[in-house]
Amino acid sequence: MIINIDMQSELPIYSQLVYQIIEGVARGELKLGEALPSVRNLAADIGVNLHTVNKAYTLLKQEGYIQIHRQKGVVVNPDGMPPVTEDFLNKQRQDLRPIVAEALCRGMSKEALTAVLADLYEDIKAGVSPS
Amino acid sequence: MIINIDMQSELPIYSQLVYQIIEGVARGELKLGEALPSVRNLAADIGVNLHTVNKAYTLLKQEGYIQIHRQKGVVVNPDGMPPVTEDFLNKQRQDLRPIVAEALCRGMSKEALTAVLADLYEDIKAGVSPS
DNA sequence: CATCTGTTATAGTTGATATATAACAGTTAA
DNA sequence: TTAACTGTTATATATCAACTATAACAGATG
Repeated sequence: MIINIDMQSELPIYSQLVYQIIEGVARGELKLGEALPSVRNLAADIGVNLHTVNKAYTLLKQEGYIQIHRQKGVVVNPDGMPPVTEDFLNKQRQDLRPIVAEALCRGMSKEALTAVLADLYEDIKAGVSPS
Repeated sequence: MIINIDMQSELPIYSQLVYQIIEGVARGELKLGEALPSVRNLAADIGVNLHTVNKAYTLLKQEGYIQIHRQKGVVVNPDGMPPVTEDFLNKQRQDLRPIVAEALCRGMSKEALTAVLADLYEDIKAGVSPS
């Protein structure tokens, strides 16, 4: 899987890693149980420190996306992805809130906004890369 | 309008200010042309430094949400809110992308996700506060 | 035994965030 | 005119997150 880090982004590198790995699973590019590069290899590949990759992996593990075996390395959770919990939905609403407020403020209709979301959903599912 | 700052949040204070003012306009609590508190007054009210408020106001001005007159103070843009531009839609998709990927990853259906968004849209429009 | 895992520890740099204080130019009202 | 208010700018400082560099450890693999 190809990881693409934007060093000029305001998003931390470890966050970009977390999102891209999640998106890799979302579009089926990464399959359940599939091995991920070791912290040192991935760090060398994208030209960052091993701790930065380790932080991303640790976060992904905490949320249940991956498993970390001291011997085998890192794999996408073979037991499946974490479920849609109440906490997840609350966090999701919290993340969506400013985006919705901004759209509402600029006069975007509910239909236009949900259409953008639905398009994005299909795009990611179909493996369309970010523009 | 009531501003509520969470000092424990990972979001910078100035970002919280920006979002809450935008949301105030979105739910009609702040009307076009309405005056906002001076940087010093708002800073004193919420117990932060005047520069923090000034940073929020400067960002809101850059995006066209407010106008700043050296004499009259700060007002919600009386000429209306900024339009839905191509740049805005691109940024919107960029912001939505990780949220959609996470939902997709956890097996949330497109209908469930758009329903959350639609509910949120109506909530904000109706003036429901964040949980 | 050498090499690969993840993990932990320590130390340092950088940049964003936020504060404190002060001053300036312009407007408004007493 | 004077006093009190606007936004604006400047300087200095403190704090914290993000990131890097380096090193070492325990365990598994070949």
